[in-house]
Amino acid sequence: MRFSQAFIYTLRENPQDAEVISHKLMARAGMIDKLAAGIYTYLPLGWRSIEKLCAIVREEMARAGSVELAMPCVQPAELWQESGRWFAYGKELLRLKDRHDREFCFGPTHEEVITDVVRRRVNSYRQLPVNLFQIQTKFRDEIRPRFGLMRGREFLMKDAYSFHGSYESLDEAYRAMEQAYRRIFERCGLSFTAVEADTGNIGGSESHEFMVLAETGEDAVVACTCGYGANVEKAEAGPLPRAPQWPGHAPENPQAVHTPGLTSVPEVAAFLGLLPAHFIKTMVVETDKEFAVALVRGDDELNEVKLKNALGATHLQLASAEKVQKVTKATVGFAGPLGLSGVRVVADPEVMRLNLAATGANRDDFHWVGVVPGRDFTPDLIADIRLVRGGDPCPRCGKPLEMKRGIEVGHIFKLGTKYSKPMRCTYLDEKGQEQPMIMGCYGLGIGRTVAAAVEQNHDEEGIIWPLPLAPYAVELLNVNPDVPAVAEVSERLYGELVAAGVDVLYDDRDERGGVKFKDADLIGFPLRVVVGKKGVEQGHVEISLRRDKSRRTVGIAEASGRVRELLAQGEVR
RNA sequence: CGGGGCGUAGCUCAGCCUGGUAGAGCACACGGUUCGGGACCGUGUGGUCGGAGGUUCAAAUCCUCUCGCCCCGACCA
Repeated sequence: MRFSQAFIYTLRENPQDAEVISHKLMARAGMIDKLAAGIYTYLPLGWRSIEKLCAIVREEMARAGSVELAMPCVQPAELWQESGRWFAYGKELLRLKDRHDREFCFGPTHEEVITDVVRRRVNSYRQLPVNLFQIQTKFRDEIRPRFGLMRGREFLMKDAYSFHGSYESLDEAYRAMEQAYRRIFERCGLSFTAVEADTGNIGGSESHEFMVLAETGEDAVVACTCGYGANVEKAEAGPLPRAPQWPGHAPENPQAVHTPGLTSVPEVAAFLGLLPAHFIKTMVVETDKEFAVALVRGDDELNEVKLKNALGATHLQLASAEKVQKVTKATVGFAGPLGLSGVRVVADPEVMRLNLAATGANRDDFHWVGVVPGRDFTPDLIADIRLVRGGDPCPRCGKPLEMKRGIEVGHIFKLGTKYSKPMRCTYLDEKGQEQPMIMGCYGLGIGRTVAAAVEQNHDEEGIIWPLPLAPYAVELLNVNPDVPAVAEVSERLYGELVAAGVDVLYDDRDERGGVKFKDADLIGFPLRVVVGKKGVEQGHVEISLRRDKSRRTVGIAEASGRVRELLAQGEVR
């Protein structure tokens, strides 16, 4: 392809709305163009990288035994009502009506459709397992899209779904998908980690996320040298040290103390000469079905996802000040578990391990001290609802956990019968018994993976594409288009490279050398062939690598062969 | 949805506080000089200042409403 024909428009400055590096660079390199919040055009250059990733994904999915199909974007409401998600999915589901006032949605994911496809064809254990995938545009009406392709509302996703007659069969497919994902991200040259994850509103019993490690990642993960890794939402800690001894002599019974205007644990702790770890932090939350009260130790933070799961809720948020007042009869900051009625109280195990504690008195400007969990109050539920911190002991080996940030590029789930049961996707087993199929689903963010690759591979000049994702592997750069000899060598070399099947972009523009070099660095072609006046006079051209900036001079006649060698030898990454 | 901020030329921004002729750089067109790391000089094209209403002799500027976008939180591939 010739640059002059390729519809490439680079930007000299960062677009005003770009925040993260991948967004800035992809916009400047002329790869993406924003149409509306979270909705992007993939310009020709960006689309080439997307397509390269798609090709890798297709190869690896095929290797893992998955078969490609394409499902509709627009889906009838009935299917979603059958699965129960029409109501559960909430506002992220973009709902539409057709001219007959029939309800549809733009698919944010395709469990319902694929389940419908399979249930209408598969009736026997003999037809199982089935594994299907597609690469397709999804729409999720995210509350806050941001960071370019990292969190769009409209985005490309590879989604695969598997159907099984046994959990052993599901395990097998799950492992095959995990391997496929590992191969995909390895082939893209990404540094990633697979961690245990919460299943969110997709549902199911077990799931893993694939995280590309990056400072700008939106997710926090914990990792241990022993191999344990988990999203913080899911992460557990091993046995924790107990709270330090209660200072001074212990009160026999809870005593109310006056704590005027002190509403935060650190403030009250300092005022009473106690440590935050001696406190029971009490938070009122509101779920889709009830108000509830969560208790964690004063130096811990609440993990809302764990609490949501413990309560069996689909949505959860901290209650507003007025609602806190209603539940506790006190202003925010003085809530405690003693004497509460009409709400479920969930306590973290660390709270129950406190010998003595201090906590809010549900009365303005008062706290209790000398509270004994289990004696002075009894929670309705004891569950791990604590947010793991860096340095906590690993639940497997006890070594300190490390906290990292990552970009979630893939997520695989064991769904079990979450969709097959309500949607009656069943088969007859060997004994002629009707059974719901056991399902798995496997998502991979295409655009997000490409953006993650940019996050991990760039410098001050621009993108440094890993070879497999580069829009073009090679740029042929004609420094002096107005010098006939240089133009002639460039054209000839371009012809040779094209004939040899090299993925090359030829910068034939009538621009100064500097402009071309800047653009080449910004876009980040892994390999560059520079044809200039001096070189041509001496019978050679220059080949350089974007990643390490190394240059080598080769004879004009050998250039095309040398390029092919470099690409084939894996010297370019 | 809560909190903060921004909408002025294709892009990045100044002007707004203190109302009175709409600006710069880049890009684009033409001419000239330049030509291996985003050249220089000259000339030129391009704007209903996001939209609606109001105040005023006069509004990009002040007020009200509205739409869009960005950042921080809840959601997620």
